[in-house]
Amino acid sequence: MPRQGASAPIPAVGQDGAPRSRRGLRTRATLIGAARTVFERDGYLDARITDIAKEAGVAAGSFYTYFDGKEEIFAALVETVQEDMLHPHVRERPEGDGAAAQIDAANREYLRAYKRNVRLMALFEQVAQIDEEFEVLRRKRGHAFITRNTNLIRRLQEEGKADTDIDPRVTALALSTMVSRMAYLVFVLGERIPFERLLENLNMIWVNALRLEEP
Amino acid sequence: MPRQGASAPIPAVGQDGAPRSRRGLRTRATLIGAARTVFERDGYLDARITDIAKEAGVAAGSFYTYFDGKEEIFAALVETVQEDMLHPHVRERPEGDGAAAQIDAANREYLRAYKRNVRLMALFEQVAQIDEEFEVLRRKRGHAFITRNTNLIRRLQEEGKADTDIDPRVTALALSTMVSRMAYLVFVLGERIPFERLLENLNMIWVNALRLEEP
Amino acid sequence: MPRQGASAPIPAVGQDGAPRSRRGLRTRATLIGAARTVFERDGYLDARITDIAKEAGVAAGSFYTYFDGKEEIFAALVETVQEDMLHPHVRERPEGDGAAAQIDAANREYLRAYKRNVRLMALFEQVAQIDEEFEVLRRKRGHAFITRNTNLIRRLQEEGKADTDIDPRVTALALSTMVSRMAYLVFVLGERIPFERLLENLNMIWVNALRLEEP
Amino acid sequence: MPRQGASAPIPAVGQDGAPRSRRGLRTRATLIGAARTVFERDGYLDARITDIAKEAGVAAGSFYTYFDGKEEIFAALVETVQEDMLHPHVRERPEGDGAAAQIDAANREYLRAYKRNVRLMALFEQVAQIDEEFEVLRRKRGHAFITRNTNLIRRLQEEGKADTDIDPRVTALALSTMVSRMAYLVFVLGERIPFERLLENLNMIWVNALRLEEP
DNA sequence: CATGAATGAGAGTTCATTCAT
DNA sequence: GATGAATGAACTCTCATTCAT
Repeated sequence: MPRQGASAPIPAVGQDGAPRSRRGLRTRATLIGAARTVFERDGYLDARITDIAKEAGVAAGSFYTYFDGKEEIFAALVETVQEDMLHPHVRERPEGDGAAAQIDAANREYLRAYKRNVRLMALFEQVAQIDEEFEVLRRKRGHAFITRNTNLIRRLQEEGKADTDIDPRVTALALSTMVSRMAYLVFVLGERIPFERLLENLNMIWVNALRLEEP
Repeated sequence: MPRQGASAPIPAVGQDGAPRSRRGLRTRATLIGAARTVFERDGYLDARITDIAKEAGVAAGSFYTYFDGKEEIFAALVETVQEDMLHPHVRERPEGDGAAAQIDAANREYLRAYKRNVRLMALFEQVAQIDEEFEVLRRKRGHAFITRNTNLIRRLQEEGKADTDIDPRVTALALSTMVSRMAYLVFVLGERIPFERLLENLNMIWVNALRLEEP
Repeated sequence: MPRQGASAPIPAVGQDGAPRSRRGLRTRATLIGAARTVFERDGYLDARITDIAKEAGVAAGSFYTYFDGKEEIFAALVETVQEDMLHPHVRERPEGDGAAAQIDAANREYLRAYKRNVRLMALFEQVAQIDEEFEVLRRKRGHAFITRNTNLIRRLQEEGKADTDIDPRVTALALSTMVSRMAYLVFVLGERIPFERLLENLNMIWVNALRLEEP
Repeated sequence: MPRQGASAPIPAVGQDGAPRSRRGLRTRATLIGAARTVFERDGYLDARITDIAKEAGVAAGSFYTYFDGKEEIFAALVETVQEDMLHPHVRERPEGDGAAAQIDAANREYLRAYKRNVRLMALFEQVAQIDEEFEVLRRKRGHAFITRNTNLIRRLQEEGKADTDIDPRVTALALSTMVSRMAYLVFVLGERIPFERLLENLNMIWVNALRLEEP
């Protein structure tokens, strides 16, 4: 579903709505796939529209039938992958389990998802740094995660399991930021820490930071 | 033999070493200053050599008397600022004080220094993301900091003040990363957390994470 | 992996192969024609890409749709002219005629072709001197000619018409070189020798050098 | 002895006359030596004034105290080497010997001198091709040689030793050109012909071309 | 819808030459 | 005379974007 009611003054054809024909739909999808390949390979900055078109096997001009430029196709790419990245597969959150188990589950899923999509995550980090618009997007996405964690802390405090001296929002932000940045360090930049060791340490920091009562 | 293939890349004047005259020294410094202004104003990507030269009040060509391009002058800029950033002014670290006080001092200094140089720090983050060479540089600089913190944790463990179950290196890395990234979030991206609140929360996470014995 | 080092040199469109459309074909040809005009007028060194494009009536950038630079378009120019220069119109070589007649025919054709394309030949000489790549090319082309002459001499020796003390290869090379260089002296540098006198003298040197039996 | 009464409108200081001081004389000579090194190494086109100055160990600006530019210093360089190149060491020409011996002596000396100064000769060829002024110079120098050979042929004809059907001037020019160009092919371009074989063949062509009576 | 040639503004660089010190 | 920093005119080349076919 393309974005609607965007702010662009005179939306290009491709922005206007979905392509009408089946062929158009296919071309658009092909372009997004090609964009992912090229972006992951060359980085956002070095990726040329020309190359994306070439990778997709269409003429350079055809690109503009569907997108207005690099930003637009990148946004479209983000959209197609968001599902997997935004909602990590934490469906079966062990509600009944202890707090530590919940934290482990959340961190484990986050790290796994990150690792599964390293190239993409690296790309997102890069683009967020380069294009303000995507920085905003990234933070919005992140805040869903933060809010969830803030609420988790609040609940634990209410249940008397976590230290009530703690500021739930700031702490949730700091600890989440820590996890996310460590994922970047390890999976993208190659800091040599084995997955399980990393996870254990992050979990322990969370548990200790919240001063969870040991059972 | 008539002519040779392209002759060996002849190192530009600016590569060889420092300028020979006082005037040259001054111009070089002026250029670095101008570069800082332009970089901070336009960002690394949009900064044009031309603008740096103009800002410095020299001819475009003069830039190349001292630097080979954007990367080079940026590297030079980093070097001139390193002093302030690399050695935070924590010389008078209260050795005798408790661990919590030491942590507070370190974090406070880090955050202060970061805040003092926000624009520059934002710039560094950006360039590290764009140019691999600077990512490497950044990590090298960072590791000095990490090592110091790793040793701090080890010492506290030996003194029986910190939990010995903790992995000093990974924990130091995670906690330091957290502080540094929070500084970025708050000072660069504008996440609204007052300085003291931020500091307190980070300190508390450190203290708790290490399970420091409360006196 | 975030970004990669400078991506592999992506072959320019013009390198890949011929233009895909008829229009492109025409433009490419126009550019080569313009290049010839400009090269012949300004010499290889002073010819600017800009001028070639202007002469062709296309935008400067369009040049790069077809060629990577001066060298490339010059190579293309050489190719289009080779036909005329490489195979002098001596098809109807009088096989049955005497050796002297054959030599005369060959030299006459060579000199004629040279004269017909003086400007171009001058250009080739110049470029061969400037760009090693073309020197190699020139020699390759020349060797076809030399080989033919070497074989001619061998045949004459076998038929008992030419002195067998003669080294066919070196002699063919020396005499061919002489003809070619004299053409340069006379037609390009303007050494004042009438065509027929030049031809007669060169012929006589060939005939004498091979000690051809006079019938 | 610098050139006098040249046509330059406002001769630079260095062109005006010889440097006054001993130091100036030395610097000038050093520059010419450096120019030779750089020209031979990089070719005329790629040689930069800057590099010549650097090679000479003087400041870039000092170059202009003595020369007006590349052409000027090249001219000066030519002048300093002319002696060796212009008058090959054919002093002891065997006057009494037979014509064949004289030809051998002349060719041998020419080839030897050429080989001794390959780099320089290659340079001269290149510059003659690039700069019209030097082409003129080269031809002037060459004509001395041609004239001598023309006279040699005339003498032999008068003595009844050489064929009188031959045009002395054109033949002398053609044969001399042949020798000179073969030297270029073999010594500069690396055509693989051993010195003695080359010489013998050239001699034989001369002898046959003139139809010298065998003794 | 697709094609791909054409456009053209603009950045980076080089280096011969000048000139204040 | 010597120095070497400063100058600035040229030129090359790139690539997003348009548009006629």
